[in-house]
Parts: sequence; C-alpha cells; structure tokens
Amino acid sequence: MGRVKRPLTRDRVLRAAVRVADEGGLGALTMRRLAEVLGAEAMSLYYHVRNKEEVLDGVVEVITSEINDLVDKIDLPSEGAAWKAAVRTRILTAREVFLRHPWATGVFESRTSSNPAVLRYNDGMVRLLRDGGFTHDQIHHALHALGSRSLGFTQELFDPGTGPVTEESLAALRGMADAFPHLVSMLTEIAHDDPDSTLGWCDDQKEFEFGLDLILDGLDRLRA
Amino acid sequence: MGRVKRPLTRDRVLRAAVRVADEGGLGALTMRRLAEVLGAEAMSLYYHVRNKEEVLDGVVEVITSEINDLVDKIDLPSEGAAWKAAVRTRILTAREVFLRHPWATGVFESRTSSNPAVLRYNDGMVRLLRDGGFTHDQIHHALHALGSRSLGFTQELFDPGTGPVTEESLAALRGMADAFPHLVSMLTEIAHDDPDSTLGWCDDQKEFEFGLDLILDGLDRLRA
DNA sequence: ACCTGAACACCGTTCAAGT
DNA sequence: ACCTGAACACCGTTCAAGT
Repeated sequence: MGRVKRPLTRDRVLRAAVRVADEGGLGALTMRRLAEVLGAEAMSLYYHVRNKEEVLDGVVEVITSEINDLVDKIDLPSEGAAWKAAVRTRILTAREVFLRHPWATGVFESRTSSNPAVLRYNDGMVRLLRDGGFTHDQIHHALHALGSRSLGFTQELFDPGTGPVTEESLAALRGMADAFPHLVSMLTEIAHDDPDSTLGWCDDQKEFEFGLDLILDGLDRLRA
Repeated sequence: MGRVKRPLTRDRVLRAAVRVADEGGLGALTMRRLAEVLGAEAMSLYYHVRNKEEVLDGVVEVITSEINDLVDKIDLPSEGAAWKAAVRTRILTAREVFLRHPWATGVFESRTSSNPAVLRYNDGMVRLLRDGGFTHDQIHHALHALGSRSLGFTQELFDPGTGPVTEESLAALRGMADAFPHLVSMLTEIAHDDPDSTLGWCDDQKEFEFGLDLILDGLDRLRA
C-alpha cells in the first residue's frame, strides 16, 4: 500500500486483478480500473499482458494457486478405501477458496484453461484416485463426471430463491400452483418442514456435499 | 425474410437474438446488430425490452421453450423403477438443443433464471421423480445434485485438449511428464488405447452420459 | 403507441512518442 | 526496457424529438 511506485510485473498485475474483483465484483475489473489501483495508466498493462483475456487466464492461475497452497497441506491417507475421504477433503478445501472469491466461478466457467496451476491440481487428483485403485480410464471418466465440482463449485440452475422464506414468497408460490403444481407442492413442503430457516430455501453447502457424496459413492462402487 | 417491415414485438426481438447468436456466436449479439437484423435502429429495441439483460433472460426462455417442446412429446412410463429411463431420456433430449446452440450454455451459466419456461421444465422433472417414489426432500436434493446436467449440459474444467491426438500433442505431453507425472501417465495411456481416435481426447457425449448415469444410479439407490 | 437521431459515458486496444 | 497520451472503434443506454 506504500506510496512508492514499484515497477509493474505480470504477477503484480494478476494479483491486483483478483483484489479489484474481490472488492467490486467482476464488473469492476476493467483495464482502466486495474491500472488505477496499480498507480499506472491502462496502457502500461499491455507491456505485461497481451490483452484482457490473458488477465482473466491469469486470474484463474492465481486462484488455483491459492487452492493448491491449501490442498498441498492436507496430509491424509489415500490408499485403498481411504481415497474417498482424501478426495472429499481436497474438494471441500478447494471450495473454501471460491467462498472467498464468489465472483471467480464465472471466470472459471468462461474458459477451458489448462494452465500449470490447474494441471497441477488435476495431477494431484489423479494421484489420489490412482491410490484408490482406479484404472486410468476410470479416473478419466471420474474427472469428467466431477466437472467443476472437482474444484469445489457447481453451476446451479435450480434456484428457488436466495432470500429467506417469507410470507410474501409463500404467497407468490401459491399463485403459481396451477401452472407448476409439482414444483409448488415440493417447495411448500420444504418451506413447511423448515419454517424458520435463516438459510433461505436451500443450504448451498449441504447441497454441494450431497451431490459430491452421490458421485464419490458411485465412483467407489466402480473400484476393482 | 420478406422486405415488408413487420412491427417489432418482444417475441420477435428475442427470437432474432437467438438467430444472431446461432450465426455469429454470443459475441455477435449486440443491441446494434440485433436491431440491424430486425431492420430497425438499436434504440427501438428499448421499447420492447428494458435492457440487454432482459434480452439474455429472454434468450434463456426461448431456448428452454424449445427444450420443453421436445420433452413434452416424450411418452414413456415413469412409475416406479421406470423413472430412471424417463429422466434419462428427458435430459438427453434437452441436451440436443444445446448441441444446436452451443453458445447458449454460457448464457444459462451467467444467470440464475426462474422464468416460466425453466419453471415448467423443472416442474416436469419433479413429476417424474415423484412417480419414481422419491420424497419431496429427496427430489430437492436431486435437482441440486444434477445442477445444469438436468438441462443437458455440464461445465467442463478438465479439458486435455479439443483437437485430435497428434504426434505433436503427444510430444508436448511427454515434455510435461516431470511436472505432472500422474496426469501425463493417464493421458498417454488413454491416447495409446485409442490411437486413431477421430473424436480427439474425449467423447463429450459419452462422458456426459457416464456422469449422468452415475448420478441417476446413485439416486435410484435412495428410493424408498 | 411506436420508432429514431444525436449524444454520453464507458469499454478494450493501437500506435507513435516519451524516458 | 518500460511507460504514457492521444485517438479509434466499439459498446449499452438516455433523452428529447419525431410520426
């Protein structure tokens, strides 16, 4: 934060990009704003990165490195049946990083990046599954089946509302009973079972773990 | 495509938006280009939609309606154990629509939309799972576990390359053996097993079905 | 009610020029 | 080698004005 103007580097640019997005969301991450926080002009950035795409690729690298730093510290057995707990912990640890940088999932989704950090993360995943006794072919399928869950986040399309369950939202729900009877039945029952839910309609973490365990259990059954 | 200038409507605007993206990708979908194909000025669009966000929300609605038209025609038993085949067919049918509009997954990912079309799709999904004997609570978990897979697409982060397996790509792979030993071992074995693969490293459809079946089998085991 | 022209505030990026 | 000022081509959007 000092007033002294350190020279720009690719690394400083990318770390600043994460900081800008942390503070103002992905929309705040413009080349001009990025230069501003670095005490430089927008055009100076182009000496260190080719274009904005490269900044976003770099952001993926920075975030994934943060994940790697955390998962590298995990010291759990992974031989045989222990693979599952090891992979589960790895993924839930990675997830913590996305909870700190909620805007980052969108960046990961927008590119199929295979930078060194992501490759290293996947390499560790292959190792754990290998320890579990899976064949290379099974591991390949497993990584595809996990998709973004492997890094700790999911794309939710079913979102019955993020706010808390209120009298208004319940009334709105009743109004849709004719058009979407099965959906409304389900949601009213869920709201009724947990009327004081301060978490809103769903507990993201619980749902993530449910889906993750479903897949891990399924994989475990495939082991030789 | 007659020369006659029909009046703009919200519906015409949204359908044109899908057409523009089909032809030039999501990047081509600008308000100015959209107006152009409709034979109007960009500013005229704002009489029918609030802003570009609403155009994108509308695109989700149009695409999901296309999906609903297809899945509504499916006539399969869904009582008891038959639920699985019914859901599987529904999802793979929805997937066909995204294969026709590959740019659309990005739009779905960028918003948690609950427009009427998406609600209707989910309503049908709840019905099928209900027929299968699941409780409302289980169905709720199931929809979260499926995530975007419920609509027929996944977010792939593990992508070892889209091109075909060539001598160059294999050489590049060998160069990474020190840094990512487990990953490289896996990929070389996969390439070796299927050396003439014209599909490239992975068959997207096969991987999608593998992951889908893993989840559906897992859910089936939860039924009362 | 429906559409438009001109204008504004913002992008990412190029290029020639500075030190 | 590193940084910058001015400028360009493009956005989405506002607003007053047309029919």
